[in-house]
Amino acid sequence: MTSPPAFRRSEPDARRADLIAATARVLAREGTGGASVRAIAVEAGVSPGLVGHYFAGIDALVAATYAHVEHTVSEALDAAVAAAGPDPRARLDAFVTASFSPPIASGELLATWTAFWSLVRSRDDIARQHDEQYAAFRARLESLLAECGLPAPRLRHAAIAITALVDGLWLELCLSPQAFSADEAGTIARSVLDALTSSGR
Amino acid sequence: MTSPPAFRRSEPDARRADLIAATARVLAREGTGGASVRAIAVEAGVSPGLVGHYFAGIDALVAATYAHVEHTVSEALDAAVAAAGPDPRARLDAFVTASFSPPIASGELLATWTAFWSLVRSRDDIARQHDEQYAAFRARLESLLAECGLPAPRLRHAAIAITALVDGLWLELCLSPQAFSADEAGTIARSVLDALTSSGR
DNA sequence: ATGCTTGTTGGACAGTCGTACAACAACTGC
DNA sequence: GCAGTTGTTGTACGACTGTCCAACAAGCAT
Repeated sequence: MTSPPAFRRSEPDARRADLIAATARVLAREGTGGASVRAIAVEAGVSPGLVGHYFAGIDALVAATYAHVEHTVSEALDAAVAAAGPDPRARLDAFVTASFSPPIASGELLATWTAFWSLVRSRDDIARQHDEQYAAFRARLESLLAECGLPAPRLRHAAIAITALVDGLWLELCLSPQAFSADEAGTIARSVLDALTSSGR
Repeated sequence: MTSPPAFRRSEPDARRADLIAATARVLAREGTGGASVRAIAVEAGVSPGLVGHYFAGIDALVAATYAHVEHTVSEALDAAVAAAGPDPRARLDAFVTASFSPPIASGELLATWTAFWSLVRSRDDIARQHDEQYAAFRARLESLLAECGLPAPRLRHAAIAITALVDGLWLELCLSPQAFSADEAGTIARSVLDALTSSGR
């Protein structure tokens, strides 16, 4: 008489990914305050103790979740750019437009971001992670702007400006969706893009 | 033999202000996670139970602190605009420049903002507070833009754009101060301002 | 001086938190 | 089939959380 297995073993990477996905779901559903080790373990269908086996602590798990979500966002942006075809300006437009569409612009992602931001000031390693991911984001934007013929000396400031603009619009879109629509956000961003890519100095 | 008073009574408004100031200090020093009722009470030199006497809960205290900090920021911006003199464009420049200078652009304020943002999605009353304060911010910017001669139909989108840009720059300036300087942020914001106020459509 | 109002105290309360760890069992290689 | 490895469990632990409330005392009115 053999009873069914009480649990399944997973490959370390798969289990780690499960825990990260569960954390993202809990953050989306319960918000920053509800993302406890126990809640995440329940969400992942796993014992609470397992979290400590894969991550140094809850902060590390949140940081890993942020990295994963950031990666997902990156891929969505890359896909949008690739789908836009070869025209440089169309690619740039696709990049900013995608930032205001699902799955990127969703209130559910916001909790992951705020949870991560809360850790930046108190933990050096997480501050470094933020710096790297943000620099990568700006670098990708710089190359898109360069394709559009923006002169090299202006690339840095233009990329910082567009990044800030997109972030600010995205944030407000998540915080109060009724203030303006995703379409408006896209229109606004593209008009600033027009102004930056056409005007001199 | 009379012993000195064990505590002083305060006017309700003064005590409330004390608690809010203490909350702001704790948020700045310890971050979002360290802002507990007890930590705030110790910071204010007061018994933990008193917090419940003045605020419905810790969330209400955080919301009140955000409102207060926002008010301080508002006054700093108004002062900068007033000091800029009568020229409309100089006033607009002063507005954005002040956003990247102390006391507004300081990493210490960030924790107050993230703590508040964390509550927006889960609490309707706090979401409403955010909407109102954000709308007020945009309205002030709209009037500054109108003074600069921006045609009325473009006011709304321009104000949203500048608000988002300033917010994005401010946020990144607080999160990783070494990515770019406050001066650069000002330069960037003013150049976008140039582009928006000069170019057509 | 006495009483009254009420701001204030300090601790009790029931939870929840993150972490650590011994025991267990699923899988791998034999 | 058996042993060894290790992913996994469940719980215990101490510290902390927010909220509540009876007792106290500061200051005002009388």
